[in-house]
Amino acid sequence: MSAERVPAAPARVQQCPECGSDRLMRDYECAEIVCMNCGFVIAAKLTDRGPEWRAFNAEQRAKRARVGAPLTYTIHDKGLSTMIDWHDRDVYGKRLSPGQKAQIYRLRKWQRRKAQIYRLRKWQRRIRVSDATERNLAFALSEISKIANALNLPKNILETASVIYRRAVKERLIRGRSIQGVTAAAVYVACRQCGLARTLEEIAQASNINKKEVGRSYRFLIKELDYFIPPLKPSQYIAKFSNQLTMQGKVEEIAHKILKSARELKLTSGRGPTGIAAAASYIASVLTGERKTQREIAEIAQVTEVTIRNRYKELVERLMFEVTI
DNA sequence: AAGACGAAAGTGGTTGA
DNA sequence: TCAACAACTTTCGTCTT
Repeated sequence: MSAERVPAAPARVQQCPECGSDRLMRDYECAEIVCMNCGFVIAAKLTDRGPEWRAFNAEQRAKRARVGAPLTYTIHDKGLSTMIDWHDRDVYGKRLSPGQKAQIYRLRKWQRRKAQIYRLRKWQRRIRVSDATERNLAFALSEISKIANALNLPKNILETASVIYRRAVKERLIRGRSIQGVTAAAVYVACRQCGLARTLEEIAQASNINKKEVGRSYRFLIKELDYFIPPLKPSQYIAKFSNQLTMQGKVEEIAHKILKSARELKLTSGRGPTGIAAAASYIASVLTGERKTQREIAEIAQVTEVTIRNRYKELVERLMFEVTI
């Protein structure tokens, strides 16, 4: 053995040093002892008794799982013992002597006790697992409300996102992914489902997770949960931009008109909806004299001025004369 | 001087072999 | 898995108001 010293967990913690409560819980998933009363983490680095492998999908699980209960060193025979037959006869069918009978009786009694311990352990394990998932769920749901609050999202989005997350948990999709990544993705799915124009970027910012990660989790979620989500229409962005630019209803109305003609002329397909919406908003602002700079709109729409210019050029060339003010 | 314009090169994601 | 591709971004110089 190496001489490396691992800060050992206190051998037998009985009370929480923080609040004195004796309601402690061992969480093998996180390798911690946690006070159920105040949440104080008393000791880290417990030994994990779960399998030493991780499986990320059913195929891997099937490949890695081994048949039978795992070998354990806490039972004298490593769990490989055989139960003794209940007939009072030996292997040749001869009756046993009273001495042998007594010995077997003691053995049976001991085996019953052992079975009892097994059952207890099984229940302990079950309770521990459901506890851990419950705590994870609670954490995830609080993350979802955090994001929703940061973005000022309406309550129905919060509800939808929670339902999506619960589904993901039920389908065992969280394993091997970060809870925060999936919660952010769930919020994004909820927004898209409800037709709310929120970009991945915004969600990523509100949740402190990079856009790539959120996007990956998002694609994973909609694939595994069989969601069909149509791409957001540019018109869904118009209202948002108008609000943020504090433009009047008239401007918004014209922007919608421009979009409608653009759709009819098939100028919208293949283009990013934000770019088109931004360009339409820009044109509308110019037409009404309530001029906004390209830079202002670009910043809000989160596209570059160049993109707005390109879309704007296309739009003006093709449909300028069709829009009646 | 700020804003608009446009060319050119670079980036990240999608698609089809 | 990889190359081709379109959309978009970045950067920068020039023109317009």
